[in-house]
Amino acid sequence: MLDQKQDKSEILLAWYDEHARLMPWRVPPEQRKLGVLPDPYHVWLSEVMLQQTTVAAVRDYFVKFTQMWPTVGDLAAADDGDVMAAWAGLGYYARARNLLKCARVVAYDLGGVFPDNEAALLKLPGIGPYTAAAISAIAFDIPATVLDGNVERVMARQFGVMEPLPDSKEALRKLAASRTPQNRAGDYAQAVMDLGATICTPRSPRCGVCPWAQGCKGREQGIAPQLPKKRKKAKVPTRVGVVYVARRNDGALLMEQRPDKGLLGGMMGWPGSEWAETEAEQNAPMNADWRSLPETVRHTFTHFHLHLKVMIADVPSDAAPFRGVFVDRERFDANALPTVMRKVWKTAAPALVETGQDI
DNA sequence: CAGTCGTGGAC
DNA sequence: TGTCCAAGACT
Repeated sequence: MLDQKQDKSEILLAWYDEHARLMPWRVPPEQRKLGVLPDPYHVWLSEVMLQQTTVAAVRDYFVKFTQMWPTVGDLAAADDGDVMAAWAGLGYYARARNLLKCARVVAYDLGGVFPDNEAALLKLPGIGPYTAAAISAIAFDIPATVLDGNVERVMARQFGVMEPLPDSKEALRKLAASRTPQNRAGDYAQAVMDLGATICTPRSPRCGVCPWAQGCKGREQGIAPQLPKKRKKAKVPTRVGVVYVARRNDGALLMEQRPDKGLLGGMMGWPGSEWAETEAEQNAPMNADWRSLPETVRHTFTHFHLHLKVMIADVPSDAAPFRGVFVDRERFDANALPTVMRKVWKTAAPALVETGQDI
């Protein structure tokens, strides 16, 4: 009789052959079986974009990036500001900075060739345990165990793991490794993640159509939807701040590039106060007749809610700000801003139009 | 190791 | 509306 591991992986691969989802960065299983592998640059780019981010959110960004920068060499040669602007809205901006660092290492130190093994990939900026395994398996068909949120959930249910995350992470990794086959490594990695994304979902898992329903402990015990267990997280505090939108006579807008490290690092934004849990200090970036807007901009980050008071002003053409730079109206692009800064613009722009001169 | 780091969609 | 969550990495 066939051993259990081969049985399980073959069942999942057969399911994947029928249900693989089409994605711009993916080579479908029928082509992979013929020996066609994806461009490692595409695999790397997509996997970095997919970190803590949904497929739906990534798709258009991936297409845009590969059109603007078709090779890792093109990306390495890009201006930092252009890359950050292209990434704007996707979130977790440290990923974009590490993306550029990694592209430059690969292009200038590695001859434009991505490493094919996990250990070498792990040394590159922005590539951690998951992404190293994913690139190794998907781009090169080298057996590697991917452990993302999907795989953790699938394994916790398959084996009935009751220990909560993150304590159970290493146990789940071993269980996942126990099912990783030696052949079709890339298809298997994508298959087990597709299974988690479409069948073994966080809520209301579709056990009735699951190719791995047979022998699933979570299903047998009727506790699949409750797995994996997780330690409770502290509830998020609310912070407050003030942002200042100054428009010059010629339409130029006062903006500021945020420091590389920290929240929204390296992104352009409106100057303003620190964001703290206590009332923010009023430190305007220049002397002007500031008017406060009645609406508060609300935005939620991973670990805090933010309420922003918006101040606006029309300022003369010879105005000298304490900090920030005036960006010409033709060069201003709200889409190059992180979402919270876009929300501020959406609130401030109509008020500026009402009272201002030409815009 | 526990905190930090975005955003939008689903329920 | 609030909560959870998504193909995690870095410090």
